[in-house]
Amino acid sequence: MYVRAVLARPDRAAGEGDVRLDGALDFLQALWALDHVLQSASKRMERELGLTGPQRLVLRIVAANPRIGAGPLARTLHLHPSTLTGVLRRLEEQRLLKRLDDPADARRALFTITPQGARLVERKARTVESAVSQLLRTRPAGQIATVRAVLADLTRALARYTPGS
Amino acid sequence: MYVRAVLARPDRAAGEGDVRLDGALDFLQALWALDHVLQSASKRMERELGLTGPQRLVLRIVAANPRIGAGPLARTLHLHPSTLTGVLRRLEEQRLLKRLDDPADARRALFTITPQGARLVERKARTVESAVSQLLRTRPAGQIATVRAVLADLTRALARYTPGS
DNA sequence: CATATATCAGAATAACTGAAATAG
DNA sequence: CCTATTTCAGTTGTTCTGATATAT
Repeated sequence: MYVRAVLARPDRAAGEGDVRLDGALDFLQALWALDHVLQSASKRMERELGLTGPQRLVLRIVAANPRIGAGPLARTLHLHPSTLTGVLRRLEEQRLLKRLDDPADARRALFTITPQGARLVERKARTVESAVSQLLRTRPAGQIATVRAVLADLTRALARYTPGS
Repeated sequence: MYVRAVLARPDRAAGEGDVRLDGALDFLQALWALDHVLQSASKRMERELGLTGPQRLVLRIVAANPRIGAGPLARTLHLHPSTLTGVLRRLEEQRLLKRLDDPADARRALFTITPQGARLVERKARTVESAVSQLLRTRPAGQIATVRAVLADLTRALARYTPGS
């Protein structure tokens, strides 16, 4: 790939102990590229389905966990509670989620999916999900497991540098 | 992981041909989690180094390719030219990049890194890059290559659904 | 005149920080 | 009174679309 060639050109003399740097940079570029297409696909999905990737994921989790609270949801997604507020507000405005009161603790907000939300989440054509699903079928399970594990490691490693954790 | 357990609960009856859906969803959640920590780490880096992840990557590419044009840069990163405009403006405002005129074609804008930019890009402590670099060292090269390949496949697959391509 | 290059205008989500409101 | 939960206010970067200047 072009990017690989670009990044492989040394921008300074090779020093001691940084031989693998080019590999790391190449990997890094691949990560940002994936990040970028994820966000672009999310934006496209928003235009076509009226729902971004993160919003869709929240919807799925709520669908699978009726009456889940905002707190547990934030922790599940490793989001700052104030970030989730906006996401939930947008989903509520679109009548995809419904907010309930927790009878046991009035501070808490509970959420369930609406019929419209459920309908939307059932649609799988041309979603990020469908692309992932297709790809997974082209690779042996062992490889997928490896990728999954490395991704998780990387996420954990970066999470240590991150505010939310 | 908690998320895995959450997503594994079927939210509808298992139908024909979608047995692997839970796996795809789990994988998808891992992808979004990685996306999220990448952005969070990018935001933290912005506070600490005054530079986001994409900005840093642009800086590195310019460092390795003096007098690169905005167009080739955009194509390398698969960004819309108008997206890059903002990134370049911010880097220029911080005096990390310098804009040059192309003597051969006055429409083109060429960029080189400044000494300050070069200095900043040399700093590797607590960057996303350093985390990746460290992780790569803990895994056999074969695994890394597999991950790299799957990531590239996935990026390509999603790019087909994306505006910029 | 048509094409290529790049910027500008406008709009949206996501993400944070820090503060505030409410309830336990 | 202190803590927990959630929202609100304010800010920023990234990203797109569509339009616009400018040069080839």
